[in-house]
Amino acid sequence: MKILKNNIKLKETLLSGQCFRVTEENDGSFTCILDDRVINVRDDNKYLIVDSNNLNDLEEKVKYYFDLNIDYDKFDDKLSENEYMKNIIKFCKGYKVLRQNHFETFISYIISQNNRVSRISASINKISEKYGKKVVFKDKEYFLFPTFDEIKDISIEELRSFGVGFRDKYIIDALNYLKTNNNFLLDLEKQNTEEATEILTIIKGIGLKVSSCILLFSYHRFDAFPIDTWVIKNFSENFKNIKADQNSIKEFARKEFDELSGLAIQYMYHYERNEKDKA
DNA sequence: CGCCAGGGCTAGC
DNA sequence: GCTAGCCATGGC
Repeated sequence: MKILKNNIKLKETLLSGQCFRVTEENDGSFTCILDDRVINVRDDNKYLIVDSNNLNDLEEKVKYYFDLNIDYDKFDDKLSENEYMKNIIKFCKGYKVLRQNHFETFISYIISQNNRVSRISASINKISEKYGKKVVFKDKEYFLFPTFDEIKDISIEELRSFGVGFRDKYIIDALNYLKTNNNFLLDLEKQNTEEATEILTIIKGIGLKVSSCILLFSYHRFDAFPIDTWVIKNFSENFKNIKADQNSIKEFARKEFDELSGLAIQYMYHYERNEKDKA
């Protein structure tokens, strides 16, 4: 299936550390495990060429996941009012914020703390292989990320065997929270970012960074932004008049980029991690 | 071997 | 309110 790609840079977006269940194939295409299916997607000039084990609403699904229904140009224009952003936005054109499954993102980013992408993916894959639904696509087996009901009674020992380390107890705490607050993840959609952050951080193992990632990469909150070592480094180099700590950066971003502060910080992260490495 | 990974919790000031 | 030390694990 051909889908107008609306400017997306597929590879940059998929390999930016937003999602953990993507493989780059030898032919340059990508295989991604979305919440309810497996897709293979390839960048072809003006189009994305997409195939899947499940063709129902595929176009709609893909456009939603890759955020192709939204015009980023108007965001970029607004952010370009800031001199620094203006300079990096050329590099960031085509970077999209994915719309990932709530539950999967929630658990995945708990695992992400003080961890690295390859290990995060390995743990998520093991959990999925054991508890998720099997899907066959192009003669290969894949496993969807389990639903809450499929892993709600997982033991701490088994989690540990999947390599999540000290985060095992955090996942248990998160699952317990969901048991007593069934609609919690759905309700977050109705809350503003500040309220949602307050609730998410009740859960042990979820702090500001992890909650921001959940809200940005699954709830599409452009006013939620993860501040990590890369962003702090970028700030200390490029905004020397701003103190490079969580609170100061947050305050500055709010004031300067308002409701787009999350996208701005994400661009910064993307630029800092990728463009600079090439030099 | 020691270091670090898109952090967060806890204890001790 | 702030910060140092700690937390599992494995790749380098």
